[in-house]
Amino acid sequence: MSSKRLFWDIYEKIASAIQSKELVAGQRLPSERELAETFNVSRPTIREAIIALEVKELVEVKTGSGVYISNKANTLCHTKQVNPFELTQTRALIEGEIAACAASSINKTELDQLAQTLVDMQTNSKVRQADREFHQIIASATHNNAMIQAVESLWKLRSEQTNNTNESDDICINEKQKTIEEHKNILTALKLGDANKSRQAMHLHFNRMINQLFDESESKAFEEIRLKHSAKRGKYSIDQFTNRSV
Amino acid sequence: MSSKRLFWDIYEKIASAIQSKELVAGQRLPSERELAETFNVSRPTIREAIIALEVKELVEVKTGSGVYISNKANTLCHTKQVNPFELTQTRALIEGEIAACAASSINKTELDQLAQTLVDMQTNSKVRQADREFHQIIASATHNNAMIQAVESLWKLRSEQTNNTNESDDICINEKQKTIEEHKNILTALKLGDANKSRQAMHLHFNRMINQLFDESESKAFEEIRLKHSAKRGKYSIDQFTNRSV
DNA sequence: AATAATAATCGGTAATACCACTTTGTATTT
DNA sequence: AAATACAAAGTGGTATTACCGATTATTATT
Repeated sequence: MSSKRLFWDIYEKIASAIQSKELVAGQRLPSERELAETFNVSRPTIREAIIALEVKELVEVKTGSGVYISNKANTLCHTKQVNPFELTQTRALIEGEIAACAASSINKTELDQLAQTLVDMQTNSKVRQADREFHQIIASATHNNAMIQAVESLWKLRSEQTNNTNESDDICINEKQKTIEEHKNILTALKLGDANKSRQAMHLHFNRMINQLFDESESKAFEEIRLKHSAKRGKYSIDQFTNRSV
Repeated sequence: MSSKRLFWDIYEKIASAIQSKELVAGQRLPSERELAETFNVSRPTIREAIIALEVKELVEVKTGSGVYISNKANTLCHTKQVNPFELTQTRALIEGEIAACAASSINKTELDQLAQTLVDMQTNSKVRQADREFHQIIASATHNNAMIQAVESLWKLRSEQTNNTNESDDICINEKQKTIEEHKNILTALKLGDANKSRQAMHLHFNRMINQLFDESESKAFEEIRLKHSAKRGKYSIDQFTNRSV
């Protein structure tokens, strides 16, 4: 089945041409009629591809004039790869601060919701979803929409990177008990309204995940990869951010 | 001039219908031919609108069957408003951690680039751009793509919110000297490789901006708005996050 | 009642025509 | 010769029609 629609092919060809700098910002695309002939498709198909490009903000359409490469096309195409270590470290720092912030603004309803996610996780139904909800509820508890968005964008980043979804997802599921215990510690700190303890508990949670990522890599990967990762272990440690004086 | 293309109208009507829960996830849209008749446009126009919806991942198209509301449509539509205070507080916490992280990984090239932005700012050419570059260079200095993305997503969030671009942009420009001085302090701390001082300097930078946002609001707005914001001043303070013990 | 053949419906693509707008080149005017 | 006005060509915007393949619902068959 599948059979992607034709315009996606055209879309990808033009998009990759932009990405590879064959088409520069500000440059005008050939007319729809020319493109139709070039790709051996009809004009409506070309139009659909252009609309897809426009929605993705890679091009700008000017009536009567033509289609032009957007000036932000380069930055948008430039969605760099993010490895699991980078992502986890970033989540640690950001969600650590969010936990500290939430400690003083979380209410009883949200505390109850957090407790519920622990139950959900224990009963083995949708472990992954319960994990995600836990972190999102804490973000919501800051009552700051920008922080909520920040957490969501990191989660989105995770799902966009196909290479790390499996790895880090496995960690949550395989080490369910550890995850639950750490979540419980975070919840306890939040209940106390203690910003520092909340941050610390959150850091411990992610720190364990990072170390586990290394361990899994080491046990699975070849020797050379193991060495490479071991060298990086220091780089991605977050210990230095957890304990600090004024 | 202008005259947005027709399909954007259709797109917005359907998108808002999804947002307002008139259309639920999994539900099937009327056929393209029906929609064309309903909206009094041609089928190609409907198709273009649907493609825009598909690119935005609000719907999924299944050949021979129909167009269905995506299950993640609700979360995607749910781009809440973010006020300047929320955004600035969030940037403070995240970029504070990023500065602390960058302190140990920044190299000479990046330090030079930061110094250059200070010069650019002083010479009055593109103050806003120099400000943005300053913060992005620091993010890059972490050498962590996830952190770079996080900062960029916050900047994107800022430009999406039409209401706060003016306000916070003005602050950067009107108080150029203060901004430059604070940037200089951050740069100094980074040069020393001192994570805590870097974080602290970054927090001071944003803290001043938050207070200034309040002052501007107070001087401009009506009395009732002033009272409302004064009540929030405590909520958005980041003092509690700057100074902390283990 | 279960299954297979069939008809209706849906999206996918193509071809064509006409409109409004922009651009550009030419011709007119100064 | 330069500036302006205008006309023609080109471009995207929209509509119409047609036909195809895939899916779904219906019907006929077993």
